[in-house]
Order: sequence, then structure tokens, then C-alpha cells
Amino acid sequence: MKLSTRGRYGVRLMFDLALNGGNGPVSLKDIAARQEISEKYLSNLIPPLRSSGLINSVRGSQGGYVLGKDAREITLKDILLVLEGPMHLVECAGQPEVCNRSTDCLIRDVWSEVGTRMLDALESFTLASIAEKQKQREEVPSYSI
Amino acid sequence: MKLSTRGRYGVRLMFDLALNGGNGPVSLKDIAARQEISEKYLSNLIPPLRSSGLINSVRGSQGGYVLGKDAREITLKDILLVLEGPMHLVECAGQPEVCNRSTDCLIRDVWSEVGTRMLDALESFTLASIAEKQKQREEVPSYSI
DNA sequence: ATAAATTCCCACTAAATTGATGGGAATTGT
DNA sequence: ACAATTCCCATCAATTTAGTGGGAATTTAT
Repeated sequence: MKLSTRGRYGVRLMFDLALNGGNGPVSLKDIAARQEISEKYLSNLIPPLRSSGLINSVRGSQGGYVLGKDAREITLKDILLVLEGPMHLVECAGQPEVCNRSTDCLIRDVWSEVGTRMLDALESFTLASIAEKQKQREEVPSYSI
Repeated sequence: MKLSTRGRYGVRLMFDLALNGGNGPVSLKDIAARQEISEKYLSNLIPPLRSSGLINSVRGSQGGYVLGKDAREITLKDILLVLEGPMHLVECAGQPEVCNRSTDCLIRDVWSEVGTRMLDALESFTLASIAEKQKQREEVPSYSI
């Protein structure tokens, strides 16, 4: 039940875009450098992010990527659904026809419930809200010695 | 982010025990037959379940397994933790030392929060509560034609 | 005693998923 | 023209997961 690197790196990519995308497109090279992730690996995450509208691209020199919509409207759920596929805990959560035992179908309801709560939690975080927290943290001086 | 078969089958095994363990130990063979899962595969799940106290075993002919404690005290979280290991969404959720970038550490808090909510959801289901739901479902006549 | 049923414990193989990399064509600003 | 980029093909390696095999030990029933 671990999140794959694909999902984790994707979120960092998007978060980096949210923080650094203020003035023009940001190149993958820059993101990769800041996040210390192989540019090559990140490039694999681009197509799904782009085709789902979460990012837009600008080709050519000085090109790069920008968020496809406002950071307040992009949630972790959005990003992870695109990169990890439907996040049902079990296959049959969406397709009842896979499951023909009654006891099993009962348990399926349980998985659905848990999955829903998980997705709700993921949906409650937007790129903007995470960035906001970050800002607050930087403002408040540390009390440690 | 799918649950592995290990976890799913493990829950079904435990649920089967909760339903059929009223009179004496239940053999793996019976569980495997009812749940339509290879007995061999199920046998792999036994050692961790046993060493964690979720089940007890009775060896020899007429032997089998019984729940290690009351069905009201066994949650899905208990079962999945034993079979799938710590369910942090990311490695560093428990060990901050793995992560040395501030932006990353911020996101780590997010993963922790989501993980906590997920575990809370899993903890809210006990074998007894699931069995109870099952009973209710069987009592209520269906209104479909 | 013997046989049958059953847990228990070793290890191994096959399949699927995930992580990571390579190379080159197309596009665009300088 | 050139350099910086996205873009799109594909491949390889590593890890995890699924599933199987065989036999020793234990206990009950006959």
C-alpha cells in the first residue's frame, strides 16, 4: 500500500510548477535540478499530466511547462488519479460483476468506503493550500536553538 | 495504490473464521473451499497472522484455526498491517531523516495526514461489525422482482 | 499401532509491476 | 544556423507479487 515513486515524483513536479511557474514556462531541466530527480524519469510523467489538462506545454527554446489551471483547483487526488490510475483498493470496487460471492461483495462495500475516505483526504489538499502552508512555515521563526 | 491479493485474501480468511469459527477450529481446507482460494496460497498468510496473535492454531487431525481474540477487537487495520506491513504512503512518513529537502518534508506532512485518515477508516471496521452488516443484509428481503 | 487429517516450515519459480535509461525527430527563440 | 526544449519511440533492469512443491511433525480416530 505504498505510493509509487511515479505518484510521489509527479506531485513534486506539480508542486514545483506551482511555486516556480509565476513568470513563464518552467523547463523540465530546472524542475529536475531543484527536485533532484532524473529529468528522464520526469519526462515519462508529462504525457498523462498534459493530456489530462493539468499542465500545458510550450515547445522550443525557452519553452517548458505551466499549470493547466489555477493552483487552487488542482488537488492531490487529481494528480494521483492521472498518474496512478483509478485508486480503488480492489479491482471490483467499480465493477460489481467481477465478484460473485455474497460475502465477498459485502467486503467490497467496505473497500469502497475506505477508498472513498482516502480520496476525500487527497481531495482536500490543493497545490495552493500546500504552498500556503509552506509560506507560513517560512514566516514563523523557529524556536529551536 | 491497489491492495495486494495478500491483503484481500487475508481479510477474507479472517472473515471466514469469524463467521464459521463458532464450534471448534476451522481447517484451511474448508476456508479455501468456501472462499475459492488456493489452500497453498492461504497457507502463506498463516505464519504472520499467527505470530501476531490474530489467530491461534490447533494441530493434528480435526485441527485448524480460531480467532486469536474477539471478533469485535479485530479491525481491518490490524489484519492489513500484519499482512502488508506498515502502510505509510511514503517511506519517509515515519523516518524524517530520509528526506532532506524542505519542500519535500512539507509534502511529507501531507502524506502523513492522508495515511492517518486511511488508517482511521480501516480501524473503524471490525470483523464483528462486518459480520453484523452481513446478517442485516440477509434478514432484509429484497424488493427487486 | 496404524492411518488419516492437518498444521508447519523449508524453498523455489513465474509473472507482473515499477524504476530507470537511450536515442532521435520536431519545434521555436536568439 | 544553432541551441534549447518538448515529444515520442522503445528497451532494459530491478523489485515485488503471485503461486507452487515437498516433506516433517502433530494429533485424532479407528
